[in-house]
Amino acid sequence: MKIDPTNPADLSAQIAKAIRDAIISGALPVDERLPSEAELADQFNVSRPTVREALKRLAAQSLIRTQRGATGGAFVNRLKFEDAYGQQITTSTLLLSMNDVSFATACEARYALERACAPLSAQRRTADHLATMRAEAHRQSQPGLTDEAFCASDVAFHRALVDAAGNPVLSYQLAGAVEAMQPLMNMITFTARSRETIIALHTAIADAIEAHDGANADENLAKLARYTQELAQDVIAQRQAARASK
Amino acid sequence: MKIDPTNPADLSAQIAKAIRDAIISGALPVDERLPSEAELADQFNVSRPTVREALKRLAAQSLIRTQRGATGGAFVNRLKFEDAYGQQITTSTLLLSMNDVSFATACEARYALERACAPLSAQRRTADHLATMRAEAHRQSQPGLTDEAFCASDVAFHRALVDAAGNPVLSYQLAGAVEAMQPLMNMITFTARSRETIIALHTAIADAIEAHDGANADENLAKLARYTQELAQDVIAQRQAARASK
DNA sequence: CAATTTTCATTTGTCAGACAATTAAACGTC
DNA sequence: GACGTTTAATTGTCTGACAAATGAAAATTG
Repeated sequence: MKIDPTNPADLSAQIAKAIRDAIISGALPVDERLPSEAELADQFNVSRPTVREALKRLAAQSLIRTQRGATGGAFVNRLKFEDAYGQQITTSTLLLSMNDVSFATACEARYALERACAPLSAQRRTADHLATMRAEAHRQSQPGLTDEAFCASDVAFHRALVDAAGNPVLSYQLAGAVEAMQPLMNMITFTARSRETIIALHTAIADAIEAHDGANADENLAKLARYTQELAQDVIAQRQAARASK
Repeated sequence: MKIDPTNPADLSAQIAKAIRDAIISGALPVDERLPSEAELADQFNVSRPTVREALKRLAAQSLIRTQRGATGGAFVNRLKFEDAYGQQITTSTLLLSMNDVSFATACEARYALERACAPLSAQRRTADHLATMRAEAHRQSQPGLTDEAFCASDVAFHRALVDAAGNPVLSYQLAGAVEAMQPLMNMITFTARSRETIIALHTAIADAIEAHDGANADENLAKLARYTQELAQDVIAQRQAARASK
């Protein structure tokens, strides 16, 4: 692990990169203790605050964890799927909001990925996953449910569908897509009319998954995708009309 | 933006969270300049090093950029897809290597996601994307190509396939899955025999994409997925046999 | 007056040294 | 041997300082 001492700027970034590379390459295995901040400062020939800034960068990516005390220090962290979810959701949310990604594009991506899971989910679903999907579909039909609660339930339904595929890598990838889209989805579920149709499709999907019928599940997901897109178009058209009349 | 002063530990994490939430909520728009480090230190009632550690955490996630000088400071960064790629690849790579994700699981996820793109790619592919796919398929058939170069070309081929869908959200999601799997894929492409079959399937996929035939592309992707899984199983079996004979 | 150079104030990047808080191990004491 | 005490190591934070970069204002020059 070496840094370029000729460039006295961004030292903490260079140090962070050196340690990150060592972790990715496997030179620093999981739960390995890094040298203390003072030792790192000596090794890299920088001050302790600079080392600390580098370590904080790595901590922000959940690559290390720190512990105080006599046997404390910085340890290479086993990156868990749950840790990665949060970052994935944050990043996806900001990507969508900062890059003028259209609802159509985001929606298309989401349903394309979700349909990729459908055959696997139909094949491998457990009673547990199915029960979750049923429970969420039932909750969605409760009158008086707020839009936020409906959307949260919608996310839970689709996550159960994805988790039923029994592939953590797929679950991780889709978590970002589904959760990041929730704010965008909020705007199209505010009428009782659209809720009815969505719930009907959710029920049809759950039926297909229960029957291990991947093709049927895929078909109903496609219908849901189409219906969602249409609703969004209507909402956008209405808003433009309202703006024009002002 | 408030922090909890009663807990004098993890101050930098609290400050980072406060600023991150403000960015995600939109309270701090893109290109907005944050207060100077000294001002932030005053506002949060902490020292400048603590503020700096918080800012470095945000910089590690590409949420802010910093600039020195009179009109410098920390600015809310527009998160670009290309910035997010790197983090996505790092995270995915570590998730796979640190969680004993089997080759089968990773491979299944990758091809499931890629097949989700196939219909869109067949429909929307430009001459450019097709040319890239053809060029990479041709490169793969060159004799004397190293394993690393073959795999790099393989990744380039599949990225072109995904990019042809014309959906940046899909491209972003898949970039992580495809690139993170490259180290795992490396081990199964070292025989001329397997290369031939892979190249034949790549060519078939390119043909299908050229003909706007999504179903055909999907079918050949499925074949490629199956063949890859079989190769991996053989390699693993051979290794176990070699270990047993020692 | 216009153009150029110089100066200067602001801000980040880095450093040195210090103290507080935490934690586990070493040490006594009963 | 069990239980409290001390101690050393380590991170978390603070203070104060200086260097480097950078744009704006001031001074200089044609």
